[in-house]
Amino acid sequence: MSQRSSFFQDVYEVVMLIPEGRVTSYGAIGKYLGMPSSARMVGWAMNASHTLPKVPAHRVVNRVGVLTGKHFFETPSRMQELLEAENIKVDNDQIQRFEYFFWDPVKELP
DNA sequence: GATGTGACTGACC
DNA sequence: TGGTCAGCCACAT
Repeated sequence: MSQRSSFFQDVYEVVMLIPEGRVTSYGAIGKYLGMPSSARMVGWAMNASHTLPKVPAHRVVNRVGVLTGKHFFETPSRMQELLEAENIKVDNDQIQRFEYFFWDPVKELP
């Protein structure tokens, strides 16, 4: 919303709006920002999200529900722990019942 | 100013 | 049925 920031800021805001116990995908965020084909950029934005500790990057996974970015956390297991702490089942670095936990900003946000 | 890279996605072989 | 290829845009060097 702020001009001073790039779409990175928008990504952060969307991620921070993810309800507890829910997850979303890079493509969903990109789609919400008007770049459904630039899911890569969303992931790239998450890489910079480390500057904002308030961004629950652990709630962002790829479209299959795999914790692709877990390796970017302090510890690879940290991402799974955070998800399990929110009652989200994770097995073999993949979210179980991903559809059930999936949170689409395009649908949930106005 | 150009080139390379990336936490993805969808389509093709 | 599964693996591989190319496209996508913004940021860093």
